[in-house]
Amino acid sequence: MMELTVNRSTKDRCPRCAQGGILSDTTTGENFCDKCGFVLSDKAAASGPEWRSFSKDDGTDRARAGTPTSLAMHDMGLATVIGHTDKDATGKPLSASMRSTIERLRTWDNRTQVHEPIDRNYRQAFSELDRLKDKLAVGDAVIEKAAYIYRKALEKGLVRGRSISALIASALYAACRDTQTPRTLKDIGIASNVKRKDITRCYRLLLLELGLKMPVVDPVNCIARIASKTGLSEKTKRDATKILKTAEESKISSGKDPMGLAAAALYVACVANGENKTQRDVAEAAGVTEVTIRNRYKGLKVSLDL
DNA sequence: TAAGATAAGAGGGACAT
DNA sequence: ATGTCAGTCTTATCTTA
Repeated sequence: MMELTVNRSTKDRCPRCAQGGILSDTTTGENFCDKCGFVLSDKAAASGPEWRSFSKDDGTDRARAGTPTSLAMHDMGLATVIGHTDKDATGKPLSASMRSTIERLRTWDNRTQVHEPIDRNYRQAFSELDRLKDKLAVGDAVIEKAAYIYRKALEKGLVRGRSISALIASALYAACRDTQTPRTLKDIGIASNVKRKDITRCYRLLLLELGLKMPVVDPVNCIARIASKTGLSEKTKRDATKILKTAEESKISSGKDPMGLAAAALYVACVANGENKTQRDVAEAAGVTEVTIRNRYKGLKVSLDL
């Protein structure tokens, strides 16, 4: 059963078609338009105050709370920095000699924070991760997970000889798998500009070296994603879910690409409900080919006695 | 124009050597 | 470690309704 919570509290209109309201899908964490299926990035909702609130000109805005600590920051958001106020704890100006001392400390404080190779690596990786987050519209939990995996990988020295972008992309893919967030290798490949082959190689390496255990992705989770991309009705979605359930029971689903399976089920449900979607439409939304849909379709027909 | 069929090719898992 | 095999998916092309 696909839960769909309607997010009526925000009166947001879809930025693309300006007609639909914004719904959020609790299984994938995606926000999308109920009319045209446009998927929004969750950037706006997640952006908090700046993570370092020390401003250059004055030190009076103590009201800022800052963000919680995050693994997806090179120093986990915990860095202590020396402020720029040149005042002591009681607010009195510093003496000239003390000021130059502090100035020198500040310089070194900066250098140790930014210029250590490990930190540089993290910075680069996590800025890449942030980019991917926007492109793929995944939730914060997935990003945290990906960052965690990446840190583990770096500790084990797995980055040597591999590109950071490939590593971070596969860490993100692993995080998606782990959190049951349906994103395909293809999605991540496109977003990260890393070849699918490289991602899979790194991904397997991560599983091997870190001893990760990944749950098999449930095709049911894929349905919501494809359906929202193609703008299908709730009923079709429910029917497709039912079809998948029976297909699983007749064990034709094992070893098959879950996206292809979900796409085929949706296609069957489309035909049954008289929704005018071609195989191509569904295939494109699912990121598989029409041939794959046809093949799964054949298997589905057997299990449903059509 | 959509749907079905067929063939060639790639990549990876299982298994044996 | 390396090679082979069965099975899956993709791409491309042709046919059918």
